[in-house]
Amino acid sequence: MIHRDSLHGSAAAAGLVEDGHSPAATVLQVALALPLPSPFDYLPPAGQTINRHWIGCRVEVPFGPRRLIGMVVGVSARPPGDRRLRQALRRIDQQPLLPDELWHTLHWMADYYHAPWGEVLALAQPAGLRQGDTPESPGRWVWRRCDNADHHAVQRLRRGALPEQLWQRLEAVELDEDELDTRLEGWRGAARRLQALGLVERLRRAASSLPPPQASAGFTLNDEQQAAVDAVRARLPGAANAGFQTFLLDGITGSGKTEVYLELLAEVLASGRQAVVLVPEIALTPQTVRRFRRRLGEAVLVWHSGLAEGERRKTWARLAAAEPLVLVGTRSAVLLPLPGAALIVIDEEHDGSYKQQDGVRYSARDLALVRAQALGLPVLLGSATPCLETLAQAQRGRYQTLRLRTRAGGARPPQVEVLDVRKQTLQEGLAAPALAAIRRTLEGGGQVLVFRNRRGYAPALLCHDCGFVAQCARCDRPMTLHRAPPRLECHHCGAQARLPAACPDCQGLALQPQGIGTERLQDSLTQMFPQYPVLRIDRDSTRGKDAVERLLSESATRPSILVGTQMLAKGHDLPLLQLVVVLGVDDGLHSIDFRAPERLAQLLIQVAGRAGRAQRPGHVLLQTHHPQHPFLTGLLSGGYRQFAEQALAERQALGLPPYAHLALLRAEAQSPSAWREFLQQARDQAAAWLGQQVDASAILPAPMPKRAGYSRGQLLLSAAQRPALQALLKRWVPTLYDLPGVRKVRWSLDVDPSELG
DNA sequence: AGCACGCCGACT
DNA sequence: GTCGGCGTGCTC
Repeated sequence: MIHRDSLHGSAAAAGLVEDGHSPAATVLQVALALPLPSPFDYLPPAGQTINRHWIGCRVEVPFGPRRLIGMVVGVSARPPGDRRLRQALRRIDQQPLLPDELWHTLHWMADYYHAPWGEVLALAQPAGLRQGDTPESPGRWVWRRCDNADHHAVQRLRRGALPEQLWQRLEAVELDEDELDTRLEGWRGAARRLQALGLVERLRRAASSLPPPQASAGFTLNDEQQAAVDAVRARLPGAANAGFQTFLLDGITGSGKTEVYLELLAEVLASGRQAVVLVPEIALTPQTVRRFRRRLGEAVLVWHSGLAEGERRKTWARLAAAEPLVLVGTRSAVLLPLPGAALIVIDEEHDGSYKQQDGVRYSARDLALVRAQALGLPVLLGSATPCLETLAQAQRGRYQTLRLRTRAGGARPPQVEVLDVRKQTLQEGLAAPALAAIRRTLEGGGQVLVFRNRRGYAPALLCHDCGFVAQCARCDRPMTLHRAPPRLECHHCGAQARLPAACPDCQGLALQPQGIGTERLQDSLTQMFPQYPVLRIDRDSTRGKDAVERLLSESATRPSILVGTQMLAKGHDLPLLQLVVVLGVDDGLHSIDFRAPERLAQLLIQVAGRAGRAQRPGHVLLQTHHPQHPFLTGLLSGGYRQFAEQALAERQALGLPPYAHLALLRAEAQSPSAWREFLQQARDQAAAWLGQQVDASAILPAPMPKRAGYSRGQLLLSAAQRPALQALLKRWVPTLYDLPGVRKVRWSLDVDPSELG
């Protein structure tokens, strides 16, 4: 997690213009969306003169044989060196495309993640803008009757046909296109007809002023919630004590964090300002959006990777025009223009999906803090299981902690129990006491969740005669057996293969599924409990829109069994859920990644929290072969809090984050020798700067040494102080582009990696 | 990233 | 004899 000191340092480095006193700028510095470290210099288009107001504007430039759109990131007086410069083709914007604060944040981002500025700038623009389109002007299109409409033409319209219907609707009013979309299907063609006849016209109007949200919809906050709202409210723009402050809303599952958000968001809208709510990828369900809309009305917009380009542009333009809106979105929503922002919320702040895992590997959570600071706003991090970095900051007093300790509706916390399965006969992965508990719960009218974080039928296919395991040739990992339809699938690269009829090695017929996945659990539970519905919730069973909801509503009101992966760990209300059985806990106990215990603890707490949301207390069974494992005993006796304390102490002792700062250089290539060579050159390059302040690891294969046909390796840098690491990276990373071995590898730098894999 | 230039195999 | 494989080099 980034903290304030480092921000100030970097903000100072954001001097974009070469020198304010240069008499006459003649050169444009243009950032292009290319994996190249520095901007390119151009002369202005013919007959135009340059001044500082070009900065932030897009230009079209010749680039080799191509024409590209780039952004002017600086202007300078003289071309550096004696190279002959080419001329930019045209200036696209007359004023900066992005609001000031976003511009500076993106600059900070390029600086901090050591990514090409052009790539970072491209991330903040919808595709159309990247290709040079003019942004939609703020406002909306409306249609209305022409003043001088020809009445004969009107009379010739066929009665009841669409053009005539539209004509009637436009009597004495103008209608905006969004309204027409909902009210009259096929209106567009009709409007064109009428327009051609000179009867109606299309006009641009100022941005719609949305109806203000309903006053609190009858929900009363409890004391803790109210205290949280008050604390944040005191920092909102307009308040006496307004300004940047990070709040940690540390609320157990079911304690009503969302109500706190909604209360604050309603206020933000009422004051005519904007807010962003970041949610994890899987949390942005129709159910979530409906909940926000119910309370906040039409001013709620969404943002996620599945959005159509048209929607994207519209939303971008409305935000850029400072319309009062609440934006609920996933990771990339943190890069939207927010000129009227009053509040940023990050729900489930510990969630791994806030870290981008390719391209510019940014942390949306960290960027949200950077933006909040730049905008002078409060930022609210919500979680029942805050990540260790966050807890460390809270302990140091950098974040203000707001606690929610009561479950809404008087529900009691679930009872968690470790179920020792050593020497027990397992029936399809389930121990007898677990099966008995499932039966009891169903017979008592409750719902059961069997949690297993592996989709498919079985994690491997094994030959019982010779030990052969079906592997993915491109990843060297066992392929997962699926039954519907029958196939082998590699969960790392997506490769699929037919099921072999006999063992490819020994021709034997003893191939058998090894281990248990959700598909298999569903099969066997259906057989064991034929009188109850058994539903499966995982990526395979929930293709298509609203599928999760559809499945859940099928079983929500009756005794049933849910089998699922982490998709089920959050979001949905399951009022009948009384028992959670967790399988595969042991898998998580032995991972080599230093963050694995934290991830597992968070997952277990989240899953456990699904049980007993209503009146009856929930029950959680953790099946394990390691009942005495300190991780489990600790989590059980002291909860997440105590786990976190222990884990932080360990991290400190081992010199790991948040007590150290990491950067990971990854490289992959067809052959291991290529990445070894590249990483060795990179390491040599850094050698002079390594020592007391920054350490470099050995060059090692990645934890997953082969993936999708590529051999992979990595080099880890670590430093006790962030500035030391940053200083090294600043000098080092630009040299990597020119290493002799660079052409033979795909490489990337990950600052603050969330996984070392 | 693209795109050109540049040297070695199977085809009209 | 050519079309085309992708190695490598460059783009202000």
